[in-house]
Amino acid sequence: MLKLTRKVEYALIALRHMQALKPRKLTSAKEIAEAYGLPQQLLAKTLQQMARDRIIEAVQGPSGGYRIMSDLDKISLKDFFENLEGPLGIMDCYFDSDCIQLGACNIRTPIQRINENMRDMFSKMSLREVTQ
Amino acid sequence: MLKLTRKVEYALIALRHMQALKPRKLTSAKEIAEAYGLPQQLLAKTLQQMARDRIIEAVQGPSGGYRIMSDLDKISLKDFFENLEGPLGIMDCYFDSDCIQLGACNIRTPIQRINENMRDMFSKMSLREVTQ
DNA sequence: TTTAAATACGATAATTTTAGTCGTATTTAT
DNA sequence: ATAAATACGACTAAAATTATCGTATTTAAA
Repeated sequence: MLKLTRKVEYALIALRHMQALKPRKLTSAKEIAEAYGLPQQLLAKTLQQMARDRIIEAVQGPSGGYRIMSDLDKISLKDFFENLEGPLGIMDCYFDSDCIQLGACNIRTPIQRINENMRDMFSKMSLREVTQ
Repeated sequence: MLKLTRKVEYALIALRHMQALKPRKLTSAKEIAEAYGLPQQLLAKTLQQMARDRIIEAVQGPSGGYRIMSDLDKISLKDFFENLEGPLGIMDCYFDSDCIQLGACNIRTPIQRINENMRDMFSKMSLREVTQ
C-alpha cells in the first residue's frame, strides 16, 4: 500500500543509470531496458515524459538518446512524482471530487492533514538524494 | 498515487463516527453504512478486522455492534495502516522479493531510504490525531 | 424455544487501475 | 536511401481493488 507505479520505478532506475555516466553522454531506451530487463516501450514513454518535463534531454536520430538536463538537487521528489503521476495524496476525493457524499463525509479534514504531511515530506527530499 | 485503499477510508470514517458517540455505546455496520453511504458488507469486514486487531470491540447478537476499545492515542498510523493493508512502502520488492533482477537493480537503497522516511512519518502520527 | 438481528468469514464476481504492446510517424547520422 | 533512434495515440492484457454472495454463528427478545 501507498505504492507508486512502475513508471516512477523505471524513471528512477533510468536516472540513476544516466547519472553514473560521463556528463553529457547519451544513453538510449534500448540500452537501459536491456541493462535492467525493463519493457523498452514503457520505459521509453517514461523517458519521453521526463523529457517533456525537462528533467532529461532527448536527442533524436540514430546515435541519439537521453541525458540528464536539470540539476537534480533542485527538483523535489514531490514535483518529480507529481509530474509523472499526478497529484500526490492518500485519497483522491480532493482531486476528482466526483464523490457523491462529501456532505456526509467526516474525514476530509483529517485526510487533508495526512496529505499535507506527506507532500511536505516529499517536498523536502530532492531527486538527487534518491538517485545519487 | 500513493493512495491507500477504501478499507482504510472506511475504517477511518467508522472510527470517527464511533468516537463521536457516548463512550461504550454500540453502533452497527448497518448504521454506519447507511449514515455515510458505504457498502455494508465491505465495511463490516473492515470492522471485523479492526476487531481482530483489538482496536474496536465486537458484540454479537441483535442489538450488538462495535465500540472503540483501545486508546487511539497509543496506536500509530503506521501500525493502523499496516494492520489493515500489510507493510507500508512505495514499492513491494522488499516484501515479496520475487523480483527477478535484484542483482541488476540500482535503486534498492534509495527506495529503502524513502520507505524509511515514510514509515517514520506515520510512526509519529497517532490514530487519534486523525479521528479526533 | 423460536425468531430475528447482528457479527464472522471464505469464495467469487465486477470493476478499475496499472502495465505492457502495437502501429505509425518523425528525426537525423551515416 | 537507410537504419536507428525518439514520439505518441490507441489498444490489449494483467493485476489489484472493490463489492457481493452465501452461509454459519451468536444472542437478545418475543
